Amino acid sequence: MAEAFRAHGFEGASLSIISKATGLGKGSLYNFFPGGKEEMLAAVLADIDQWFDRIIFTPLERAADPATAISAMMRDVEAYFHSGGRVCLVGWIGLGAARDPFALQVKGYFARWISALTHCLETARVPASAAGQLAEEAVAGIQGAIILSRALDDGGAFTRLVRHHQSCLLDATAAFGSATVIEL
Amino acid sequence: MAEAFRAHGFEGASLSIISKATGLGKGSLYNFFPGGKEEMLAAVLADIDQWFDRIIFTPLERAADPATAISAMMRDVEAYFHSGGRVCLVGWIGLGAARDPFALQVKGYFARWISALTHCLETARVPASAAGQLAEEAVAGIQGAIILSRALDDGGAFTRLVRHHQSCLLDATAAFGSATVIEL
DNA sequence: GTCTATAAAGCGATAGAC
DNA sequence: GTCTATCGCTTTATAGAC
Repeated sequence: MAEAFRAHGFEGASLSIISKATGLGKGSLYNFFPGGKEEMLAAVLADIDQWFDRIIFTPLERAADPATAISAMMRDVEAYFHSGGRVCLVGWIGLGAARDPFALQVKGYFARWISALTHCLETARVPASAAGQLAEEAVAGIQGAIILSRALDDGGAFTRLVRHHQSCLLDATAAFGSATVIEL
Repeated sequence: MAEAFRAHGFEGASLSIISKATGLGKGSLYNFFPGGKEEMLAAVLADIDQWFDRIIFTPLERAADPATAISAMMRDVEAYFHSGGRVCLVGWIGLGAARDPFALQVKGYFARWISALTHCLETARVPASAAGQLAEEAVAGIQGAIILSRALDDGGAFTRLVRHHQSCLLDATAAFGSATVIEL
Protein backbone atom coordinates (compact mmCIF):
# COMPACT_ATOMS: atom_id res chain seq x y z
CA MET A 1 0.00 0.00 0.00
CA ALA A 2 2.82 2.40 0.86
CA GLU A 3 4.30 1.80 -2.57
CA ALA A 4 0.96 2.56 -4.21
CA PHE A 5 0.90 5.97 -2.51
CA ARG A 6 4.57 6.51 -3.27
CA ALA A 7 4.07 5.81 -6.94
CA HIS A 8 0.86 7.78 -7.47
CA GLY A 9 0.52 10.20 -4.57
CA PHE A 10 -2.63 10.61 -2.53
CA GLU A 11 -5.03 11.70 -5.26
CA GLY A 12 -3.48 9.43 -7.87
CA ALA A 13 -3.64 6.26 -5.81
CA SER A 14 -7.18 5.04 -6.45
CA LEU A 15 -8.78 2.33 -4.38
CA SER A 16 -8.51 -0.08 -7.30
CA ILE A 17 -4.76 0.57 -7.44
CA ILE A 18 -4.48 0.10 -3.69
CA SER A 19 -6.64 -3.00 -3.93
CA LYS A 20 -4.33 -4.55 -6.50
CA ALA A 21 -1.23 -3.51 -4.59
CA THR A 22 -2.44 -5.07 -1.34
CA GLY A 23 -4.27 -8.02 -2.83
CA LEU A 24 -7.31 -7.07 -0.76
CA GLY A 25 -10.78 -6.24 -2.04
CA LYS A 26 -12.32 -2.87 -1.39
CA GLY A 27 -14.59 -4.36 1.26
CA SER A 28 -11.62 -5.65 3.20
CA LEU A 29 -9.83 -2.34 2.93
CA TYR A 30 -12.80 -0.51 4.40
CA ASN A 31 -12.97 -3.12 7.13
CA PHE A 32 -9.42 -2.27 8.16
CA PHE A 33 -9.73 1.44 7.47
CA PRO A 34 -13.28 2.67 8.03
CA GLY A 35 -12.03 6.20 7.43
CA GLY A 36 -11.28 5.34 3.81
CA LYS A 37 -8.31 6.46 1.79
CA GLU A 38 -7.45 9.21 4.23
CA GLU A 39 -7.07 6.74 7.07
CA MET A 40 -5.02 4.47 4.82
CA LEU A 41 -2.51 7.19 4.07
CA ALA A 42 -2.43 8.25 7.72
CA ALA A 43 -1.55 4.65 8.62
CA VAL A 44 1.16 4.54 5.98
CA LEU A 45 2.63 7.81 7.24
CA ALA A 46 2.57 6.52 10.81
CA ASP A 47 4.35 3.37 9.68
CA ILE A 48 7.00 5.41 7.88
CA ASP A 49 7.48 7.55 10.95
CA GLN A 50 7.89 4.45 13.07
CA TRP A 51 10.52 3.07 10.75
CA PHE A 52 12.48 6.31 10.76
CA ASP A 53 12.12 6.57 14.51
CA ARG A 54 13.70 3.15 14.93
CA ILE A 55 16.34 3.21 12.22
CA ILE A 56 17.22 6.89 11.85
CA PHE A 57 16.00 9.22 14.60
CA THR A 58 16.64 7.28 17.79
CA PRO A 59 20.12 6.07 16.77
CA LEU A 60 21.05 9.69 16.02
CA GLU A 61 19.77 10.85 19.37
CA ARG A 62 21.53 8.14 21.34
CA ALA A 63 24.76 8.04 19.38
CA ALA A 64 27.90 7.58 21.42
CA ASP A 65 29.97 8.17 18.30
CA PRO A 66 28.34 10.99 16.27
CA ALA A 67 30.47 10.55 13.16
CA THR A 68 29.63 6.86 12.88
CA ALA A 69 25.95 7.58 13.50
CA ILE A 70 25.90 10.18 10.74
CA SER A 71 27.56 7.82 8.29
CA ALA A 72 25.08 5.11 9.23
CA MET A 73 22.18 7.50 8.72
CA MET A 74 23.34 8.42 5.25
CA ARG A 75 23.91 4.78 4.35
CA ASP A 76 20.40 3.84 5.53
CA VAL A 77 18.86 6.85 3.83
CA GLU A 78 20.46 5.95 0.54
CA ALA A 79 19.19 2.38 0.84
CA TYR A 80 15.72 3.47 1.93
CA PHE A 81 15.23 5.89 -0.95
CA HIS A 82 16.81 3.49 -3.43
CA SER A 83 19.37 6.12 -4.41
CA GLY A 84 16.60 8.47 -5.42
CA GLY A 85 14.56 5.85 -7.23
CA ARG A 86 12.08 5.84 -4.38
CA VAL A 87 10.18 8.99 -3.50
CA CYS A 88 9.83 10.50 -0.03
CA LEU A 89 6.08 10.16 0.47
CA VAL A 90 6.07 12.48 3.49
CA GLY A 91 7.70 15.30 1.58
CA TRP A 92 5.41 14.74 -1.38
CA ILE A 93 2.25 14.88 0.70
CA GLY A 94 3.42 18.15 2.21
CA LEU A 95 3.34 19.80 -1.22
CA GLY A 96 -0.34 19.53 -2.06
CA ALA A 97 -3.44 21.30 -0.90
CA ALA A 98 -4.71 17.90 0.27
CA ARG A 99 -1.98 17.85 2.90
CA ASP A 100 -4.14 19.44 5.59
CA PRO A 101 -5.31 16.21 7.26
CA PHE A 102 -1.68 15.06 7.39
CA ALA A 103 0.03 18.37 8.09
CA LEU A 104 0.88 17.42 11.65
CA GLN A 105 2.41 14.08 10.66
CA VAL A 106 4.41 15.71 7.90
CA LYS A 107 5.65 18.50 10.13
CA GLY A 108 6.50 16.08 12.94
CA TYR A 109 8.54 13.85 10.66
CA PHE A 110 10.83 16.61 9.46
CA ALA A 111 11.01 18.43 12.77
CA ARG A 112 12.06 15.22 14.47
CA TRP A 113 14.64 14.40 11.83
CA ILE A 114 16.24 17.83 12.11
CA SER A 115 16.05 17.71 15.88
CA ALA A 116 17.68 14.28 16.09
CA LEU A 117 20.47 15.27 13.71
CA THR A 118 21.00 18.54 15.54
CA HIS A 119 21.30 16.67 18.82
CA CYS A 120 23.79 14.27 17.30
CA LEU A 121 25.95 17.14 16.08
CA GLU A 122 25.81 18.79 19.46
CA THR A 123 27.07 15.54 20.95
CA ALA A 124 30.09 16.10 18.73
CA ARG A 125 30.48 19.53 20.34
CA VAL A 126 29.19 21.40 17.36
CA PRO A 127 27.68 24.66 18.70
CA ALA A 128 23.90 24.63 18.85
CA SER A 129 23.28 27.27 16.19
CA ALA A 130 25.69 25.69 13.71
CA ALA A 131 24.30 22.23 14.46
CA GLY A 132 20.72 23.30 13.78
CA GLN A 133 21.71 24.99 10.56
CA LEU A 134 23.74 22.01 9.35
CA ALA A 135 20.97 19.57 10.19
CA GLU A 136 18.43 21.66 8.31
CA GLU A 137 20.72 21.80 5.29
CA ALA A 138 21.30 18.05 5.30
CA VAL A 139 17.63 17.09 5.61
CA ALA A 140 16.61 19.59 2.95
CA GLY A 141 19.51 18.42 0.81
CA ILE A 142 18.28 14.84 0.91
CA GLN A 143 14.83 15.93 -0.21
CA GLY A 144 16.33 17.99 -2.98
CA ALA A 145 18.47 15.06 -4.02
CA ILE A 146 15.37 12.91 -4.43
CA ILE A 147 13.59 15.53 -6.53
CA LEU A 148 16.62 16.16 -8.70
CA SER A 149 17.68 12.56 -9.26
CA ARG A 150 14.14 11.59 -10.19
CA ALA A 151 13.78 14.55 -12.54
CA LEU A 152 17.11 13.82 -14.22
CA ASP A 153 16.55 10.07 -13.97
CA ASP A 154 20.04 9.88 -12.54
CA GLY A 155 20.62 7.96 -9.34
CA GLY A 156 24.23 9.11 -9.48
CA ALA A 157 23.11 12.63 -8.63
CA PHE A 158 21.41 11.35 -5.48
CA THR A 159 24.52 9.51 -4.38
CA ARG A 160 26.78 12.48 -5.09
CA LEU A 161 24.55 14.87 -3.17
CA VAL A 162 24.12 12.59 -0.18
CA ARG A 163 27.88 12.02 -0.02
CA HIS A 164 28.41 15.77 -0.11
CA HIS A 165 26.09 16.37 2.80
CA GLN A 166 27.68 13.53 4.71
CA SER A 167 31.04 15.21 4.25
CA CYS A 168 29.66 18.54 5.45
CA LEU A 169 28.33 16.93 8.62
CA LEU A 170 31.45 14.89 9.26
CA ASP A 171 33.65 17.93 8.69
CA ALA A 172 31.70 19.74 11.37
CA THR A 173 32.04 16.91 13.87
CA ALA A 174 35.76 16.73 13.11
CA ALA A 175 36.29 20.48 13.33
CA PHE A 176 34.70 20.86 16.74
CA GLY A 177 34.92 17.35 18.12
CA SER A 178 38.60 16.75 17.43
CA ALA A 179 39.57 20.16 18.78
CA THR A 180 39.29 18.37 22.08
CA VAL A 181 41.79 15.82 20.90
CA ILE A 182 44.22 18.58 20.06
CA GLU A 183 43.70 20.21 23.40
CA LEU A 184 44.42 17.02 25.29
CA MET B 1 -4.36 27.50 -14.39
CA ALA B 2 -0.75 27.13 -13.30
CA GLU B 3 -1.78 27.85 -9.72
CA ALA B 4 -4.47 25.18 -9.90
CA PHE B 5 -1.86 22.57 -10.86
CA ARG B 6 0.56 23.94 -8.28
CA ALA B 7 -2.00 23.64 -5.52
CA HIS B 8 -3.40 20.22 -6.40
CA GLY B 9 -0.91 18.50 -8.66
CA PHE B 10 -1.82 16.84 -11.94
CA GLU B 11 -4.24 14.23 -10.68
CA GLY B 12 -5.70 16.51 -8.00
CA ALA B 13 -6.44 19.39 -10.32
CA SER B 14 -9.84 18.44 -11.73
CA LEU B 15 -11.33 20.18 -14.73
CA SER B 16 -13.88 21.88 -12.51
CA ILE B 17 -11.04 23.29 -10.39
CA ILE B 18 -9.21 24.43 -13.51
CA SER B 19 -12.44 25.83 -14.87
CA LYS B 20 -13.00 27.93 -11.78
CA ALA B 21 -9.36 29.01 -11.65
CA THR B 22 -9.37 30.21 -15.24
CA GLY B 23 -12.94 31.45 -15.37
CA LEU B 24 -13.45 29.40 -18.53
CA GLY B 25 -16.01 26.66 -19.08
CA LYS B 26 -14.92 23.13 -19.92
CA GLY B 27 -15.91 23.64 -23.54
CA SER B 28 -13.62 26.64 -23.85
CA LEU B 29 -10.77 24.76 -22.20
CA TYR B 30 -11.08 21.94 -24.70
CA ASN B 31 -11.21 24.46 -27.49
CA PHE B 32 -7.81 25.79 -26.40
CA PHE B 33 -6.40 22.41 -25.42
CA PRO B 34 -7.89 19.60 -27.53
CA GLY B 35 -5.50 17.21 -25.82
CA GLY B 36 -7.27 17.74 -22.52
CA LYS B 37 -5.69 18.03 -19.13
CA GLU B 38 -2.41 16.59 -20.31
CA GLU B 39 -2.03 19.30 -22.91
CA MET B 40 -2.97 21.91 -20.32
CA LEU B 41 -0.20 20.84 -17.97
CA ALA B 42 2.26 20.62 -20.85
CA ALA B 43 1.41 24.21 -21.74
CA VAL B 44 1.86 25.31 -18.14
CA LEU B 45 5.23 23.57 -17.95
CA ALA B 46 6.30 25.18 -21.21
CA ASP B 47 5.28 28.56 -19.84
CA ILE B 48 7.25 27.97 -16.66
CA ASP B 49 10.26 26.94 -18.69
CA GLN B 50 9.95 30.08 -20.77
CA TRP B 51 9.85 32.27 -17.68
CA PHE B 52 12.92 30.59 -16.20
CA ASP B 53 14.69 30.80 -19.53
CA ARG B 54 14.18 34.54 -19.64
CA ILE B 55 14.63 35.46 -15.98
CA ILE B 56 17.00 32.80 -14.65
CA PHE B 57 18.79 30.66 -17.22
CA THR B 58 19.80 33.12 -19.92
CA PRO B 59 21.02 35.82 -17.49
CA LEU B 60 23.19 33.18 -15.82
CA GLU B 61 24.62 32.07 -19.13
CA ARG B 62 25.38 35.57 -20.34
CA ALA B 63 26.53 37.07 -17.08
CA ALA B 64 29.45 39.43 -17.29
CA ASP B 65 29.60 39.54 -13.50
CA PRO B 66 28.96 36.02 -12.17
CA ALA B 67 28.61 37.00 -8.52
CA THR B 68 25.95 39.58 -9.29
CA ALA B 69 24.14 37.13 -11.55
CA ILE B 70 24.08 34.50 -8.81
CA SER B 71 22.74 36.95 -6.27
CA ALA B 72 20.09 38.03 -8.76
CA MET B 73 19.12 34.40 -9.39
CA MET B 74 18.63 33.72 -5.71
CA ARG B 75 16.64 36.90 -5.25
CA ASP B 76 14.36 36.02 -8.17
CA VAL B 77 14.04 32.42 -7.02
CA GLU B 78 12.99 33.50 -3.56
CA ALA B 79 10.39 35.83 -5.03
CA TYR B 80 9.15 33.25 -7.54
CA PHE B 81 8.65 30.52 -4.95
CA HIS B 82 7.22 32.98 -2.43
CA SER B 83 9.86 31.97 0.11
CA GLY B 84 8.71 28.38 -0.07
CA GLY B 85 5.01 29.18 0.02
CA ARG B 86 4.76 28.34 -3.65
CA VAL B 87 5.58 24.85 -4.84
CA CYS B 88 7.89 23.95 -7.73
CA LEU B 89 5.41 22.33 -10.09
CA VAL B 90 8.15 20.88 -12.30
CA GLY B 91 9.79 19.07 -9.41
CA TRP B 92 6.44 17.86 -8.16
CA ILE B 93 5.42 16.40 -11.51
CA GLY B 94 8.70 14.53 -11.66
CA LEU B 95 7.80 12.59 -8.53
CA GLY B 96 4.72 10.74 -9.72
CA ALA B 97 4.14 7.79 -11.99
CA ALA B 98 2.06 10.11 -14.17
CA ARG B 99 5.21 12.05 -15.02
CA ASP B 100 5.95 10.01 -18.15
CA PRO B 101 4.28 12.35 -20.68
CA PHE B 102 6.21 15.26 -19.13
CA ALA B 103 9.48 13.52 -18.32
CA LEU B 104 11.35 15.34 -21.07
CA GLN B 105 10.13 18.76 -19.99
CA VAL B 106 10.97 18.01 -16.37
CA LYS B 107 14.41 16.73 -17.20
CA GLY B 108 15.12 19.64 -19.53
CA TYR B 109 14.17 22.21 -16.91
CA PHE B 110 16.59 20.93 -14.29
CA ALA B 111 19.36 20.05 -16.74
CA ARG B 112 19.22 23.55 -18.16
CA TRP B 113 19.21 25.18 -14.75
CA ILE B 114 22.26 23.22 -13.65
CA SER B 115 23.97 23.82 -16.96
CA ALA B 116 23.38 27.56 -16.85
CA LEU B 117 24.59 27.86 -13.28
CA THR B 118 27.62 25.71 -14.04
CA HIS B 119 28.47 27.94 -16.97
CA CYS B 120 28.13 31.02 -14.81
CA LEU B 121 30.50 29.58 -12.23
CA GLU B 122 32.99 28.68 -14.93
CA THR B 123 32.88 32.29 -16.07
CA ALA B 124 34.11 33.09 -12.56
CA ARG B 125 37.01 30.70 -13.19
CA VAL B 126 35.63 27.98 -11.01
CA PRO B 127 37.01 24.68 -12.39
CA ALA B 128 34.48 22.71 -14.43
CA SER B 129 34.12 19.77 -12.06
CA ALA B 130 33.66 21.95 -8.98
CA ALA B 131 31.28 24.22 -10.87
CA GLY B 132 29.07 21.31 -11.92
CA GLN B 133 29.00 19.92 -8.42
CA LEU B 134 28.20 23.29 -6.86
CA ALA B 135 25.43 23.97 -9.36
CA GLU B 136 23.87 20.58 -8.69
CA GLU B 137 23.98 21.22 -4.96
CA ALA B 138 22.39 24.64 -5.27
CA VAL B 139 19.54 23.52 -7.54
CA ALA B 140 18.83 20.47 -5.40
CA GLY B 141 19.11 22.64 -2.30
CA ILE B 142 16.43 25.00 -3.57
CA GLN B 143 14.09 22.07 -4.19
CA GLY B 144 14.80 20.71 -0.76
CA ALA B 145 14.18 24.13 0.74
CA ILE B 146 10.73 24.21 -0.82
CA ILE B 147 9.85 20.74 0.49
CA LEU B 148 11.14 21.49 3.97
CA SER B 149 9.68 24.95 4.39
CA ARG B 150 6.29 23.73 3.25
CA ALA B 151 6.42 20.70 5.53
CA LEU B 152 7.45 22.82 8.52
CA ASP B 153 5.22 25.68 7.41
CA ASP B 154 8.21 27.92 7.93
CA GLY B 155 9.19 30.33 5.22
CA GLY B 156 12.19 31.27 7.32
CA ALA B 157 13.73 27.87 6.61
CA PHE B 158 13.47 28.55 2.88
CA THR B 159 15.16 31.90 3.22
CA ARG B 160 17.92 30.53 5.42
CA LEU B 161 18.65 27.65 3.06
CA VAL B 162 18.66 29.79 -0.05
CA ARG B 163 20.97 32.28 1.60
CA HIS B 164 23.30 29.44 2.53
CA HIS B 165 23.50 28.17 -1.01
CA GLN B 166 24.02 31.68 -2.28
CA SER B 167 26.99 32.00 0.07
CA CYS B 168 28.42 28.70 -1.12
CA LEU B 169 28.26 29.84 -4.73
CA LEU B 170 29.62 33.31 -4.04
CA ASP B 171 32.45 31.86 -1.96
CA ALA B 172 33.42 29.73 -4.93
CA THR B 173 33.41 32.68 -7.32
CA ALA B 174 35.45 34.70 -4.84
CA ALA B 175 37.94 31.89 -4.18
CA PHE B 176 38.74 31.34 -7.83
CA GLY B 177 37.58 34.54 -9.48
CA SER B 178 39.22 37.08 -7.20
CA ALA B 179 42.54 35.30 -7.38
CA THR B 180 42.80 37.28 -10.59
CA VAL B 181 42.26 40.50 -8.69
CA ILE B 182 45.08 39.61 -6.33
CA GLU B 183 47.31 38.77 -9.25
CA LEU B 184 46.71 42.10 -10.93
C1' DG C 1 -12.90 -11.06 7.55
C1' DT C 2 -13.33 -11.20 2.56
C1' DC C 3 -15.79 -10.98 -1.34
C1' DT C 4 -19.34 -9.09 -5.14
C1' DA C 5 -22.80 -5.91 -6.24
C1' DT C 6 -24.25 -1.51 -6.17
C1' DA C 7 -25.15 3.33 -4.97
C1' DA C 8 -24.09 8.15 -5.53
C1' DA C 9 -20.99 11.44 -6.97
C1' DG C 10 -17.35 13.29 -9.70
C1' DC C 11 -14.30 12.60 -13.40
C1' DG C 12 -12.53 13.67 -18.29
C1' DA C 13 -14.28 14.46 -22.56
C1' DT C 14 -17.80 15.50 -26.32
C1' DA C 15 -21.82 17.53 -28.77
C1' DG C 16 -24.41 21.06 -30.14
C1' DA C 17 -26.85 25.54 -29.35
C1' DC C 18 -25.75 30.24 -29.61
C1' DG D 1 -15.13 31.15 -29.02
C1' DT D 2 -18.03 30.19 -25.05
C1' DC D 3 -21.56 28.12 -22.96
C1' DT D 4 -24.87 24.10 -21.17
C1' DA D 5 -26.14 19.49 -21.37
C1' DT D 6 -24.81 15.10 -21.54
C1' DC D 7 -22.20 10.77 -22.35
C1' DG D 8 -19.54 7.01 -20.50
C1' DC D 9 -16.53 5.85 -17.17
C1' DT D 10 -14.18 5.76 -12.74
C1' DT D 11 -14.20 7.20 -8.31
C1' DT D 12 -15.16 6.61 -3.15
C1' DA D 13 -17.95 4.36 -0.19
C1' DT D 14 -21.64 1.15 1.40
C1' DA D 15 -24.57 -3.08 1.73
C1' DG D 16 -25.13 -7.62 2.08
C1' DA D 17 -23.97 -12.53 0.82
C1' DC D 18 -20.89 -16.01 2.37
